[in-house]
Amino acid sequence: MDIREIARRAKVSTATVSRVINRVPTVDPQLTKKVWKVVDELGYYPNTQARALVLGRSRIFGLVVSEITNPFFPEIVQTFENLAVENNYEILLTSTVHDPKRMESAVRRMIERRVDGVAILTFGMEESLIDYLRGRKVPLVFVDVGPDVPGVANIRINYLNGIRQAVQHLAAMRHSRIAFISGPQHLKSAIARCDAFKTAMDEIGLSPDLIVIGDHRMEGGMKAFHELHALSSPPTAVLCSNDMTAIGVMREAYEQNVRIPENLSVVGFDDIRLTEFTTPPLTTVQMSQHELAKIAFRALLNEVDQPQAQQRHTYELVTSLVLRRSTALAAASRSSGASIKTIRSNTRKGLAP
Amino acid sequence: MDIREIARRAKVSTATVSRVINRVPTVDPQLTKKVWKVVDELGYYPNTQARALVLGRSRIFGLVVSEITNPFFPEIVQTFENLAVENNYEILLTSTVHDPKRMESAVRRMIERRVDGVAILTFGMEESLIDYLRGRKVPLVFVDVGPDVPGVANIRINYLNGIRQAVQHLAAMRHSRIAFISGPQHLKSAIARCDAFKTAMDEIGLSPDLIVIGDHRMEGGMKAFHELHALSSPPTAVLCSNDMTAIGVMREAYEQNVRIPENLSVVGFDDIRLTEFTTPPLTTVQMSQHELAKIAFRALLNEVDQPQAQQRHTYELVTSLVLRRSTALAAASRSSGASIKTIRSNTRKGLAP
DNA sequence: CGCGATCCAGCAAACGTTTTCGCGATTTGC
DNA sequence: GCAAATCGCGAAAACGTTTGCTGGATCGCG
Repeated sequence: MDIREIARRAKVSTATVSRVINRVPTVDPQLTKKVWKVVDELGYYPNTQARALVLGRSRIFGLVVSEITNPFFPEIVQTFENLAVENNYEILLTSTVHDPKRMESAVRRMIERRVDGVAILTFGMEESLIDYLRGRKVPLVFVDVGPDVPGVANIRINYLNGIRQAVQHLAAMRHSRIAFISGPQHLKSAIARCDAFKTAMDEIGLSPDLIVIGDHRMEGGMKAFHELHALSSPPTAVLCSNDMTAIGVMREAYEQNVRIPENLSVVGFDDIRLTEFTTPPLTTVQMSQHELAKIAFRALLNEVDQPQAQQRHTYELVTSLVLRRSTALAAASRSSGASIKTIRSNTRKGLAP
Repeated sequence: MDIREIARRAKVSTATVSRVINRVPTVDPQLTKKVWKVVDELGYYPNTQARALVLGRSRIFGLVVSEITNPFFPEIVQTFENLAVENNYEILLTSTVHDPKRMESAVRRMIERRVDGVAILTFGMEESLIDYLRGRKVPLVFVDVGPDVPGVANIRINYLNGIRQAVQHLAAMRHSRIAFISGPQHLKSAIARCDAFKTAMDEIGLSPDLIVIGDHRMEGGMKAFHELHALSSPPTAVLCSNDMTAIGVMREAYEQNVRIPENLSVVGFDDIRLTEFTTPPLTTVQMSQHELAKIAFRALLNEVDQPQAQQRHTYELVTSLVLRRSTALAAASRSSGASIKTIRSNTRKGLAP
């Protein structure tokens, strides 16, 4: 069933049907009504591919993430999809699973499908692919790693803000031996977080020497804390490069009978959903996935709607500390009579079935 | 840049270019080479929409889930996407967020995009929409709720198998007061789980009278356990309709100073990733998301490849218990001298950064 | 009442492919 | 060595839309 069938039955031309469907106002109300009637009767839906072919726009955005099962991403995908629905866009989802080959094929497929834009929300990126994509003139949005050229938007993450808050929060709780568990050194984002930690510590006159390298996974957190705990004078607080690391720390602390937050304060980074379900709930630096997705989508939309406009191509996402229950006054201070104080924030809504 | 441009530069017809690209073997190797050369030089990619238009097949599958942020789904999406990539399909993702309106628009959009098939992996479904979709002759796959007609595949979940294992595991650990926390009563899947529990209890001569209704979210689990704990003779083991509920139970138990597994055994259902990161790791009935996605994809592929074939349209997914560390011998038994025994299973690989 | 302006519906071209069909050239068979 | 069969390429017709252009009808105005 196509537009011609409708035209035939409504006794008008296909041009008129097309105009009716696209709500062109200049068509006779009489005809409009007749056409709609037939359309509804037959349950006709326009063929988007044919439409895209002539329009040159597909109303599809590509969304590339690292790994859907990584707890950082579902919220991003959900928000992105919500916005897509609102704006009558479709979304083509792919994950790279950290495989450059896969990334390449993902990009190729997106181009073949003639997407109107691609949001590359993965951390870590092949330089070659960036160039490649740019040659294609597809609007792009990156986080942290994009080049500064027209048609490419960049979301810069302000890591320092949240990490500074975390460090100062810990310092205020009388912690002076604050450790940092970093992420894989090949990730720009991990390095940026580590740098932010150093800066924040320097700012308040503490030396950032307790740094150990993890892998952004639970195992790395466990191993790292194992090392730290074996030190002659172990840290009283640990700041982690991401939440999974922090969860590893908590797990290992549990095994070692170190109580959180009484004997150890732990702070994560990212604020994934999971952090609300740990015991105790994890204090963490929030890098709002919701905001990130929103910014990315808006950027793409801008790029598509006014491709020529001389707009700003760089956006910023600020991080900030959210307090839950994994931090408290340092043990030394508490033994000198101070009362334990844990600050609790309101929790977000829970997960549905 | 289109196929004609290539044809022009290679001094052949568009037909030949098309044949080369689609690897039709009857074309002269000489020409083939020449065409490929031009294609590579120009970085030409065929326009999938034009292709889909004439082929009548889009090589796109729709995937409808309830909510991407629900921990049950990311693994499904990931597996589905992996299979899509392997088979040269693209996937259009939508979530219904439990809104029938949204579900309807999702379906409409999929049809407009002329998807080759839709996997509806949501729990709970509008009857009206099923009929609607069937009228469209799009291959479909459902879980649990689909009608038994050609072109529609159904994945039936065998809830009883896993739940029976769980009940018998608990009984073997000397638990006799085993409670069940059910899910929302409007979900077919929740009711099926509850029924399975009753059956399994009956089978071993225990009466399934400790049943309280939750909401498949952490809050519901907390509330339900609160009730159960206040009973004059509270249960020593709790089986939950899903993992989030179990996590709620563990959280509330923690608040109430009930130790797991020493004073209370807890079993979940689903086996979402999260269960490995709780303390202690949760024993749960696995309903493999990986398998589910795999079956769904295969079913769709079958339907598309041999639409006329008289194949079976119903598939089965079996559930089974996976032991972790949230269950142990009942307290009464332990006080009579038996040693505490916790069984630990191997854990899956952790989450990447 | 006549003429130009205005309006609106339809014709047909275009979008970028695939594929049928026909045709000339080459190979095969006797 | 010639007819017949085979082979490989190209012309052109689809696929289902949108839209610029055209022309007939209606309208307004003098």
